[in-house]
This record gives sequence, structure tokens and C-alpha cells, in this order.
Amino acid sequence: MPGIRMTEEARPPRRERVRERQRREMLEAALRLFSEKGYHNVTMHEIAEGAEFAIGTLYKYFKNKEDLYRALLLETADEFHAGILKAIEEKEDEIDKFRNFVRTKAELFRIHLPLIRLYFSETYGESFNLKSGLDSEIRRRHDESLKTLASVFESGMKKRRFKRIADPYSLAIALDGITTAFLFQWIEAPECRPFPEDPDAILDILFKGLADR
Amino acid sequence: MPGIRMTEEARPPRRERVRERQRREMLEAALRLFSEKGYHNVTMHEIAEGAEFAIGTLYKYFKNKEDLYRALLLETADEFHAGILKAIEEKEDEIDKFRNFVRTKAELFRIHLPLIRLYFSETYGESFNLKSGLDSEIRRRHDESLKTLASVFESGMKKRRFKRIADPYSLAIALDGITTAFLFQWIEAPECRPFPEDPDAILDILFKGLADR
Amino acid sequence: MPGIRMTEEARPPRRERVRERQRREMLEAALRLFSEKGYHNVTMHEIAEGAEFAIGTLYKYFKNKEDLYRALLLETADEFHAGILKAIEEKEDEIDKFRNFVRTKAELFRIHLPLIRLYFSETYGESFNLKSGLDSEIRRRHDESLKTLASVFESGMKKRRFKRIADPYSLAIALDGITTAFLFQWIEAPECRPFPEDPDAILDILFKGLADR
Amino acid sequence: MPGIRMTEEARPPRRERVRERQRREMLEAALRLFSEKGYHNVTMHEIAEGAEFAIGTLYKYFKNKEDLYRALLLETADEFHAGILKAIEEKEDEIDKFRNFVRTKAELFRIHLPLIRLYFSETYGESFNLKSGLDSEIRRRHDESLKTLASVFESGMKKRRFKRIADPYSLAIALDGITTAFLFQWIEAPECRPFPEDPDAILDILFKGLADR
DNA sequence: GATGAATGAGTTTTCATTCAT
DNA sequence: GATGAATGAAAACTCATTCAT
Repeated sequence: MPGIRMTEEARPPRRERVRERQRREMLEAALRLFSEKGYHNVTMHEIAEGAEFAIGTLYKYFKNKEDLYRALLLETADEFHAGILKAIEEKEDEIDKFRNFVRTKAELFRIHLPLIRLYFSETYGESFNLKSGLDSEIRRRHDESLKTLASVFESGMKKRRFKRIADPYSLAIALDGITTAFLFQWIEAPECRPFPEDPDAILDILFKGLADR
Repeated sequence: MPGIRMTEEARPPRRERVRERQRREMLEAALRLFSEKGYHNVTMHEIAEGAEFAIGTLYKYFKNKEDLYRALLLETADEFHAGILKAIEEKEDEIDKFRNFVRTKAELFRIHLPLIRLYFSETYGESFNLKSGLDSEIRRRHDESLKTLASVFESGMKKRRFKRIADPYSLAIALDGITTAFLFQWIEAPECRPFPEDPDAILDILFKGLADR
Repeated sequence: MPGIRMTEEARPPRRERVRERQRREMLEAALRLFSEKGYHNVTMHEIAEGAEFAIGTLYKYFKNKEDLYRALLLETADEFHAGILKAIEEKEDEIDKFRNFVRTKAELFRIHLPLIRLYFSETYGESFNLKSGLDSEIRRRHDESLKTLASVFESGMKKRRFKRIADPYSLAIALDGITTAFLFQWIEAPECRPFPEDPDAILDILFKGLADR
Repeated sequence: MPGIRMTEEARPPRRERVRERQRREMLEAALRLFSEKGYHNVTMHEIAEGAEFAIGTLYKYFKNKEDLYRALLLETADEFHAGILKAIEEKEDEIDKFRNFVRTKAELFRIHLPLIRLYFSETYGESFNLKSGLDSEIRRRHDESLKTLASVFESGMKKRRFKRIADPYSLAIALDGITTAFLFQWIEAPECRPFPEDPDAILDILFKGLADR
């Protein structure tokens, strides 16, 4: 009877899909609550309730609160960094790569704003294990972006498009730092200034040079 | 009996001094513990013990744990910002002002590193009151520095020393952002790179311009 | 269709046999786990897993954890006591009955050691119901053995083989107590002393008398 | 001022006495509840409530439930064994030593009945640490009693008061085992038979010998 | 004014049991 | 009839805060 077989064969993928959906719902509820109230001020019960599951079900998916938090942060960090790397790589021209980096970083900031806030607020302290474990994972990703940016500076210098005013890695730090500074400015007072979508305004600061010769 | 009078008259100032010293000891113990273990992983008992006072005495000075944390952060933020403003103002020449800003910010970062870590790790979340209350206080100070920096850019532009490649406030954000980025880089891997004391390396990035005409 | 009928008629016995085998597997897994970790430290999930059944199936056989524990203990107690009674009854001579009692009790101790340990460790407490219910059942069996032993003393006394140094039931208690004491000694430090298989050594203590006339 | 001094000097002992009294009250409440319902069926909250303290206070005295249980058992075991040893040692004559041993053991059984029940019911399982740790401590005390008894048998044999029907340690096990068997008999059905205070009835079984020559 | 013992609300986590598939 | 995902009551333990001495 093919009907039965099909059902049986189809089962694992469906189970899998249900599991994945439920997991997402839990992570979403957790993120919502964490960003509202901070990691330590959210109870596992609240998360379960927020995701509309029983507390026991929550613990079936994440073996404890820390594990849930880790999953939340790392999975988003992955998405964030994949986006950054893709943005740099998908353009040919160096300037375009920078433009796309700034624009995409801004967009990813906007999308993941709650989690970015959470990261800057709660990473530290949470017992050394969590901190160093998590931080080093995330830092590794960040450093990878910086190195990718640095290689773009390097390649632009080789082609004589950019002056060698500093070593490429420092320039990567600078570009990343300026971008972050503007984005935080926006985060902290989003009503005061428009979301800085225009990468050229940011890039100009690096490219034009203040010195008036 | 004059003895008694003298004691009584002398009391307020001495009392005051003793109180102040004890308060400091408590805040220092708290900072030490907070930066070791994170705000939520330190108990009021530990702080009291660390400062060598009874728990009740601690509560005589700070009405609760949050109040203690607030005091710790705000008082250090004050000191930090006073230092930044003084650094900018104590020089005449615009470039010297920037140089001094970078050098002093680096020095203050070094001195207050534990607390800066704490700020970036624990500020947020702590229930709305704390977050917004504290953050806005600290942001106000930060914004004051940015405006002071902006006024230096403005004055340099008026004197035609700097090109008007962007509005002064944006340049202030950029300078501050680059500096912070380098300092964080140092914080996160202090062994890899030397402490960036040389302001010129940082300023060059802003001043020289990458574009190769 | 006779095939179906046959199947249906054949079913009960086979069903029964399958059920019985599965039940045994569950009880065996439970005993293994209980003796390793203690009643309260074993979960129904572990038992189900150990017996390689789904948790739901386990509950088809035993209506709850207590019921499973009860079944385990009572069924073994039955086996134990049947063994003891048979050992006494299968010999003719009184002394042989005692010898066989001691030897068999030792053997049953060895075989059922895990469960005996479990009984002495977990019987009590388990809420009044379990305690009194279970204990009284087991005590009833124990008392039956004592009475059987007592009747052997009685018969030996009537035949003038034994002196009437105490009432038969007290002597039964004494014989049982000495045997148990030696067996526990062996349980608790099995490496120190050999397993006391020789009933005569034990019986001598009762029979020879210490008093040196 | 001697008044003040005295108060200050007197303080530690009083504090100490209060602590000790409170500790006792907690242990008593715990014993009461444990023997009513079994270790695992009593919550720390119930113990706290039973002792009329807040849960936090209970945890000031015992760092966790296991610690409380350990303290309860070990402290009573000490008292029990000190009593047994004293009973044997305080008499001169060997037979008197045995009489006093039986009588005192019975008395200590009566006094510590709840705890003895608890010991036989809950020792095992409770995670290996507890079991082996506790058990070995208690076994050590038990073995000391057995050795003391054995030395009395030995000395009686040397003086030709007792026949050498078995090695002294085995006789010690036998005497202890008979006594325990009678006491358990009484424990399990206290209404059926009187509390066996008469040591001679028990000793006769060992001394007179059943064999009818 | 200092002290620190006592408090108890609140948190994480476990696990026996049910019931839709 | 078997399955195992989901449930949620209940337990151990912590720690900010109070207040009698």
C-alpha cells in the first residue's frame, strides 16, 4: 500500500520540520524577552510561556538556560557574519565592496538590533565559561570579517587605487569602527538622525582626508 | 567640658571623611568583584566581605544593589568624561587637541578597563529603570564629548586647517569610533598588539585620505 | 476462514507468553538500574530505555513506578521464600533441615543480592502505603519461614534431640539472626571473608554451647 | 567596666549555645519527618517549617539536604556506639559485659528507633558518594563494637570460662546477630511480644547449647 | 551606629504521567 | 497496540534585604 509507505517515509522530514519550527518559536520568544528585560531578568518559565510551550518542552530543546542563550547568540552571529562576508565578496570593485559592506552591515544591524543590544549587554560576566566560550566564537567571526576587509584594502593598494596611509588591518579596524560608531549613534537615538544608509558619507571620511594641503 | 565640645565640633568633617573613605572601599570591592564575576554573579555579602564591612553597614551606604552599581558606574563615568574634556581643552592647537584626546582616552581606557568591560557587559537589561536611567546619564556625558570634539573640527574648518569633507559632528563620531575600535582591539587581545598610545597613527587615517589622486 | 480462527485461538497463549517475556525484561532492567543507582535515582525513562521499550509501553505493564517496584520486590520475595520453605521441607532429619536452610539461604542471598540490598535500602519511607503494604507482605513470608523453623525445633525437642533451652520460636529467630548476621558480614566485605557456605560452622554456635561446665 | 566586659566575654558562648539549640531543633524536626515519610519524601521546606525556621536559616546550618542527613545519621551513630562500648567496658566480669551489652543495645534501639529504621531504609542508593561515605563510617563503628565483643570472648576463653566452639570474632557476629534479630522482631511487631529486656534469655541461647548429649 | 542572623520570594531544573498519532 | 512528545507540579537551593541586639 503506497499510501502508508508514503506516510511512513514522509514522517522523519515532517517531524524534523515541526521540531525546527518549534525551536525557532522558542528562540524568538527568548530573544523578545531577553531584549525586553535582560538575560538575568527572564525566567525559563517566562520563555516557555512566551513561546506557548510547557516548561518541560523547553528543556527538551535546550538543556539549560545558558545553552538556549548560546544557541540564540551563535546562530545569529553566524547569519550576521555570513551576510557581511557575502556582501564584500559579491562585488568586484574595491570601493563597491566597501559600499556594500557598509550598507549590508547597516541592514543587518537593523534586522538584528535586539540581539546586538543583548550581546553588548550580557556577554560578559555570565561565569567565565560562557563569556570566554561565546566571546571567542563571536570574536573569531568578527576577526574574519576584519581580515577580509583588510585584504580588500591590500588589493586596492596594490592596484594603486588607495594610498598606503596605514597598514590594511588597521584600516579595516578603522572602517569597521566608524561604521559601528554611526550605527550605535543611530541605535541610541534613532529618532534624531536618519538611519545611515548612505555608505558614501561614511566612506568619504576615510577617503577624502581632512588635511588641507 | 571642652573636650566633648571639641569632639562634637570636629565630628562632622571627620565623620564625613571616614564615611567617604568607607564608601570608596565599598565601591572598590564591588568593582573588583563585578569585573571578576559579573554583576549578577556577585552577592551583596561578597561585596560586604570584600570591603571588610558587615552587610548591614553596606546597606547604610547604598540602599540596594542597583543603587551601588549605579553609583559605581556614574562616578567613574564622571571622572572619565572630565578627563576627556580637560584633555581637549587644555591644548590650544586643534591637532594637539585631537592628539591629546586620543592619548588621554587610551589612558583612561587603560585605567578604567574593568569598569568599561562591566559597562559594556551589564548595563543593559537590568530592568528598564536601570538601563534607561543609567544609559541616558552616560550617553549625555558621551554626547557632550562628541560636541566638544565637533566644535574643534568646526574651528579647524573655519581656520581652513581642515577640509569640510563632512559635518563636524559626523567627524567627531568618526574620530571617536576609530579610537574606540582600536582600543577594543587592544582590550580583546592585549598580547597581540601594543597598547595604541601613538595618536598620530590613528589621526593619520582621518587626515591623510585614502583616495589616490 | 480457518486461518484467522486459528490465529485468534492461538493468540491468547502466545500473547500471554510474549507479554510475560516483556514484563520480565522490564523488571530485569528495573532491578539492574535500581541496584546500581537506588530507586529514587532511576527514572521511568531509563527503565524503559534499559528494557528497550517505549515509555508508554512500560506504563501498559505497570500502572506507575511504585507498582513496578512492588512487583519487583514481591515476586522476588516469593521466589526467595519458596526456596527457603522447600529447603527445610525437602530433608527428613532435623539437623539436615537446618543445614539445608543455612546453605540455601546463603545461596538465595547470593543470587538475589542486588534485590536484598535494594530492600534494605529503599523499602521504608516511600509513603505509608508502600511501606506498610510491602513490608507486611514480606514480613508475612518471613514469619512463615520462622514458624516453619520453629516447628523443626519443636519436633527435635519432642524427639529429645535438642534441649529445651528456649522456646522454639525464639530459637528460630536466633538461627535466622545468626545466619543473616554472617551473610551481611559477607555482603559488606566480601573480599575479607569467604562466602559462608558451611552451615556447620554456623550451627555449631547454636548447638555446642559456650558454657564450660 | 566589668559589666560590659562580662557581656562581651559571655557573648560567644551564648551565641554558641543558641546555635547548638537551633541545630538540634532542626535535626529533630528532620528526624521526625524522615521517619514519618522517608528521606526522599520530605522537602527542605517541610523540615524548615517543622523546625519553625525559614528555609534560608536551615541552609545556614546545613549546606544541603544530604549534609543534613549525614549529620543526623553520623551524630546518632556516634552516640549509639559510644553507648555500646561503654556498656561493655564498664563491667568487669565477661558475662556481665555481655548482659550489659544486650541490655544497653536494646535500650539504645528503643531510644534511637526512628533513626535505626531510617538507616535501614534509606542508606543505600542515594548516589554512591553518600552511600559509601556514610556506610563506611557507620560500618567502621560497628566493626569496632564487634572487635570489642570478640576480645571479651577471647578473654573468657583464656580464663577457661567459655569453650572454644568458634573463633571469637564469629561469636561476636553471632551474639550481635541474635540480639539484632530479637530487636527487629520487637520493632516490627512491638505489640506482639514484650521488649526483650532480659539479656539472659538471649545469652542462654548461646551459652547453653542445643545439643542433647 | 554597626552588626549579622534570619527571612522567604523566586529560580532553575527534573521526571512521573498522559494521550494524540 | 505501541509510541514518545508534551506536560506541569514540585523540589532544591540562592540571595537581596530587614531588624533586633
